[in-house]
Amino acid sequence: MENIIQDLTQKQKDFLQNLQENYGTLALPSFEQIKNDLNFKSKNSVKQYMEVLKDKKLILSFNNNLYINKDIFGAKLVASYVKAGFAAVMEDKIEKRISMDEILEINSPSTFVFKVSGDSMTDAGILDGDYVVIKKTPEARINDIVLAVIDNEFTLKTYKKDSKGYYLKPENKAYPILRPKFSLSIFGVAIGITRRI
Amino acid sequence: MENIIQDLTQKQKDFLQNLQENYGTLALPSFEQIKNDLNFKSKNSVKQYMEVLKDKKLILSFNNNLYINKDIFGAKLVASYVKAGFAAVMEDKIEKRISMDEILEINSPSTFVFKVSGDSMTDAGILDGDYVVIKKTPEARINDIVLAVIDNEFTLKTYKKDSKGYYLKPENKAYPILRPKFSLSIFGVAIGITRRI
DNA sequence: ACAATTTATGTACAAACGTACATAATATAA
DNA sequence: TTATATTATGTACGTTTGTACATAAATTGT
Repeated sequence: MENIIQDLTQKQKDFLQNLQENYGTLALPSFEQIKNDLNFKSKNSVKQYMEVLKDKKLILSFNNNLYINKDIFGAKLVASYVKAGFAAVMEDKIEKRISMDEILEINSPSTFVFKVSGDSMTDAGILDGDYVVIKKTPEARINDIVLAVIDNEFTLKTYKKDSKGYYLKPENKAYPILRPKFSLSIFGVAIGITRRI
Repeated sequence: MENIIQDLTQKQKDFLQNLQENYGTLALPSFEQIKNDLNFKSKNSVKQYMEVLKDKKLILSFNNNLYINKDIFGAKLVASYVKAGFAAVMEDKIEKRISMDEILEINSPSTFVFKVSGDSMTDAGILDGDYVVIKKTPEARINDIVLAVIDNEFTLKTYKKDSKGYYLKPENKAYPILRPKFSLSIFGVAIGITRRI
């Protein structure tokens, strides 16, 4: 993807960048409007650029609307094996663009997010203030991290079972395990976390 | 937002849901195409629904393209104080829809992501396999978690300084601190992490 | 059962759309 | 300098667009 952009002419690069700055990930407006926004005097100028960019798959069409190929956007996933090398080399090792919203299935109707308070899960790498992504489901497997309702109280813990039955385990030695007095149900299962530092 | 949807008629709700399922967050196609996709026989049916939904701000217009109001999409941030309550109550406590890509500034050109390997940062809640979001900048403050190049080798550590100079500190007691033999530079600063469980 | 409202269909039209074609201006290469 | 390719502008046209208006069918409330 990066290299496809390389062999554009400078004017084509500028054009593409202007599209990005003006319209981002939204659908592109009419050629007439692009003409005005990018200060051309004929919408055919726009058309000619579009032809090139469509050929190179930098502009894609959905539902008769044109979009900038979103692979151009987004954070660049650098190869995980980058443990040695030079900073200059790094940009060559870009694997692909990624979206955290996709990884965490944020746009699924069954996905809920809540903010963690407390340090009962720090040993699982879940800290106070983290966003926890929960997939709503009444079923969980043993050892899943779940958002559970235990005795009418919500809590995020690891789902466990022993001879005495199901219980919830904090991932922090300072906290005791929780056994339900009268009820334990699963709101959903943790499928990911996000932390803003 | 939720309540606005409540006082739609059932047919209007169905219509909106069909739009979501067919077009997601993309720009809506022409009324003619929607007519076909949703099996109407006149595009005026589509127009009449659109009028209502635009009035209620459930459909928005950008660049002469129509979009479903994205607040309808996305994960629902549940109030962080949800520590006690009933599952039924939970859906009422939805604060807003959020995007992890926005929180982590994924679409900024200076944002890089890489996958963590190793357990040298577990005490900071950064585990093997996590995605670390790095904002590329040559400057960092003491105690920032940084992606640094130390003696030509990339590593993710906490940026520290003492009387002997700058050094890198793993957040895991099992690892020793790293002092540069001949060079230490900052590739960028960690601004967030994402973990897929 | 009837009235009122909502939902659905049909037709007609001006404005906006993308495209084709012709041509001029500019930049690049030999 | 001259030839070639790229970039820019202009015009003309058939198609598609959203909208207005009229009307029919279905649903809802009383």
